[in-house]
Amino acid sequence: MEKYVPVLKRTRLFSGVTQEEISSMLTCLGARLFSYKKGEYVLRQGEHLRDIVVLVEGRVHIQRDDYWGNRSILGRIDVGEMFGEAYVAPESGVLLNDVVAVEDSTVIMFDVRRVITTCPSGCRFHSMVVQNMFFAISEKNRKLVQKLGHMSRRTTREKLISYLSEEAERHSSSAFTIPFNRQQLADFLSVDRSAMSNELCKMRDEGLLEFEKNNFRLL
Amino acid sequence: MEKYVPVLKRTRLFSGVTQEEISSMLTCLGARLFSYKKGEYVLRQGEHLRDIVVLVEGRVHIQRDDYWGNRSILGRIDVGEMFGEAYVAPESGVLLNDVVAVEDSTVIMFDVRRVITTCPSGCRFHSMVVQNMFFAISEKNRKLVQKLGHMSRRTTREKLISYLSEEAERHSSSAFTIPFNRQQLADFLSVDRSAMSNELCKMRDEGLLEFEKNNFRLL
DNA sequence: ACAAAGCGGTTGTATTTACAACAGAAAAGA
DNA sequence: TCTTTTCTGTTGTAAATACAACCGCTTTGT
Repeated sequence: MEKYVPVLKRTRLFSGVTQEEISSMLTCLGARLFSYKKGEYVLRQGEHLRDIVVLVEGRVHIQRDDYWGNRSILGRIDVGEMFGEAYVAPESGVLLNDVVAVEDSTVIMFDVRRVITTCPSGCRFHSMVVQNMFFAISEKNRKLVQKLGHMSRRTTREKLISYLSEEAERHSSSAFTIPFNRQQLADFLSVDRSAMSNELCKMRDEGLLEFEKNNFRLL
Repeated sequence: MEKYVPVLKRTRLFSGVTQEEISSMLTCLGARLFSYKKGEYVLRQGEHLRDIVVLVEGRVHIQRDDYWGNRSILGRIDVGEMFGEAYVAPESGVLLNDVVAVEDSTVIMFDVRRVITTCPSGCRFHSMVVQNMFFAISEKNRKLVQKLGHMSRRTTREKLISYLSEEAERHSSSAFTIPFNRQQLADFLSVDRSAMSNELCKMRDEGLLEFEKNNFRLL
């Protein structure tokens, strides 16, 4: 677990905390390490979760397959980001989504109750972690709203423009690489893959953008 | 402001805190009272927000009008619920949505920094408020994901079923009243009003549900 | 009481999407 | 290297949607 302390230091959750301090907090926070192969489920719909999970290696998707087999990708988690924070409340019930490794991945799970409750003894920087946790969870909140903004667009084209514009802004560049292949992007925007592929090519032909594989450039 | 202490007591934020304790915390938390007439803006897109806002009277909508005039209702806030918690982080930037009173409404604003930082002197129950805040913000998170679930449905009918099913479950009854008129419901689900109205009537004719005004019953 | 505004339902048409099926290119695996 | 699988783009058709326009009813405000 010590191996990943440098990764943890760069996360939002441990922002402003030194590696030594993180090391000494691991036990206090009930940290446990788990690894998953590509395609494996980290968490499953219906399970109970009593942990905050930080991804320290790989990439996972938060997704859900409905009754008819339609897959929705609700979000992607990159190294250093966390998930499960929506279930910190005792009465929050079971997980509504699956979490799946899209690459070989490693996570560290922290006991929720130990994270949000400052312990009386030691752990001088625990209160900073509590505050970081606030900021992280509220940032996640804004991201969800942003995604709702994409989803509330009526047409596939509008959804694409909404999403790609955000990515361009996030990268501070009109050229960027997206972390999805076509099927995943379609699942993320909740549209049909072939229809989206079609629309993408139309937009390219109209001179709105260029792309090659996952590399895009808005014009 | 004292007038609303009983209302605050029943909110998620002050769960487990007595009225006397709330009264004594108001100053500590930098509470301020504001009232709005139906239709007035509580907050506007582009503004900076440094407060947690609790609705103590009326009802407000979190919404956004895009470049073309399409309105999206991202969420509704009822008495006792809070909003603005997505902007607690110092670097969270400006508001991305409008907050509009859909009835005459009254809110109490609390200084963010004072809420999430326990003060060294007095305020014995402040730490409980911090924990409540965690639970509330994480619950909001789940709600957003739930809404994403509705939005990710492909057709108007599926969106309606997804939304109405959730409402039925929330009310623990197949009969319930929704807090939207037709136009608002359409804005909430990001579909065309007339198309939705049409679909709703089709579903009624097929015997899937009954409705009269805002009262629905699933069959 | 009356006029004006808002609400809910209906219809027709042009547009857009979902779905299925297929083909070539690229990637993965044996 | 060869085979298999995955990925991406393309096309055609049936289905669903957006949009505009209209009507009757209810609510609001004067």
